[in-house]
Amino acid sequence: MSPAPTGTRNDTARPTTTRDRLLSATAQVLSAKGYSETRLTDIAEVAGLRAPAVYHYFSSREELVAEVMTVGQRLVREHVTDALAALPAGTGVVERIETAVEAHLLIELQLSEFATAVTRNAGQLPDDLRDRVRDEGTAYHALWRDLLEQARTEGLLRTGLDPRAARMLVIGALNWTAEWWSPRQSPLPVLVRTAQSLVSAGLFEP
Amino acid sequence: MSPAPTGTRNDTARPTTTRDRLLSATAQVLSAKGYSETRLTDIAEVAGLRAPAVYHYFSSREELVAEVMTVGQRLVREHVTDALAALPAGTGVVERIETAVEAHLLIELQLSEFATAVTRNAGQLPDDLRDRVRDEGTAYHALWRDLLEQARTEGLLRTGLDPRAARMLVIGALNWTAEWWSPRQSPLPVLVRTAQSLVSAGLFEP
DNA sequence: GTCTATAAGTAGATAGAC
DNA sequence: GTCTATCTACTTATAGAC
Repeated sequence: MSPAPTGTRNDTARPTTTRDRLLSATAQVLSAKGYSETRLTDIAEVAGLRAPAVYHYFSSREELVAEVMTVGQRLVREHVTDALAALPAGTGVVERIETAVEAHLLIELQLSEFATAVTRNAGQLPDDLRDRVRDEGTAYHALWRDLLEQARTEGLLRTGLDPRAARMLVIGALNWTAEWWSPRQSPLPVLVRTAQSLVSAGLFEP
Repeated sequence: MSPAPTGTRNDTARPTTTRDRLLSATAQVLSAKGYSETRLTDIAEVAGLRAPAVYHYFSSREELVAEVMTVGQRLVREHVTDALAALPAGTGVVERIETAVEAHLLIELQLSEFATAVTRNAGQLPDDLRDRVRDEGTAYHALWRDLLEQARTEGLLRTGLDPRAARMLVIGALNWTAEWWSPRQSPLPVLVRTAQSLVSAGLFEP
């Protein structure tokens, strides 16, 4: 497994090794064109190589895509986890969820092409690849499940919400932003505030 | 353009013509495997034919996929429009939006494989195909924009929400259900009620 | 209308030179 | 480590029989 990308969007900007450059190039092409249109030739070209050179670093196209997806999912989870950890001890669950919403949107839309690649392509992978990426995704969902469970325990969750459905609807709203958001139509802070407001009011008792 | 599919999931159940059977088969394969893994051979097999027979009805794979996507997007819009039209005159905007939420989820998850195909694959299409499907999608978003604009005009919309971002987050939450929902994990009515509750509380003043 | 046979094109992967 | 050249497999699409 490679060292984590730098964490500025541009994980593609100043890659050190050729291997990392290939991973970044793959994330970039996956984000822009989707799994079906992602050719090894395109990846190699973005990385400044010819296709056969890829095989010096990865045993197959599948290995390359799998690593990008795993890294991307891990980046999302780590970024959200770190943001929560940075909150003062005793921060309430409402603010914690708003922090998670912001962190998810930032990593997905601004900080990492790897994260975008995961969101846009996880559902399109062939079964074997999807299986290989699943564990990281499960861990991320567990993070949200814990947040909602905490809210429920404290009696803050609105009644009539199925916890699992509510969690998936919220994550879905956030993930779908990768399909439509562009900085030219609405600034990211506007989106973040709207998402925080929508999620808070939707989940919590007034 | 073919006659609309029957509107029970399955549009694939009792198709009359071979052409309709091909469209249904395409919707089914697209929903299950995604655009990248949808082969003409798979489609033909589901329809009970060999691949070359497809060319008797469609000039290319692209034509076939394009028609499925257009039909699917139209079905979603018509189903939601019809559900709204069936409400008594003077029904308030809150209930109208809850009706739209339910109609969207029903057509997408239960009534039409065509609708699922659109939601899961619209973002993965090559550019030329995406352009051809765009108009129907725009019309559907206009429907939601009008609903939210009506809420805003009546002073029901919570402050701090960007209308466009809020609309896309809501539609995104609904669309993403196609990626995760299965009837075995939570019954559809549970999902519908949770989504209605989340959206209503998220959008409207208490 | 649907088939078998096959052409034409493209993508992933390998061989071997440098 | 990266290249050119090539192989193999697969997919769309066409030709022509029935």
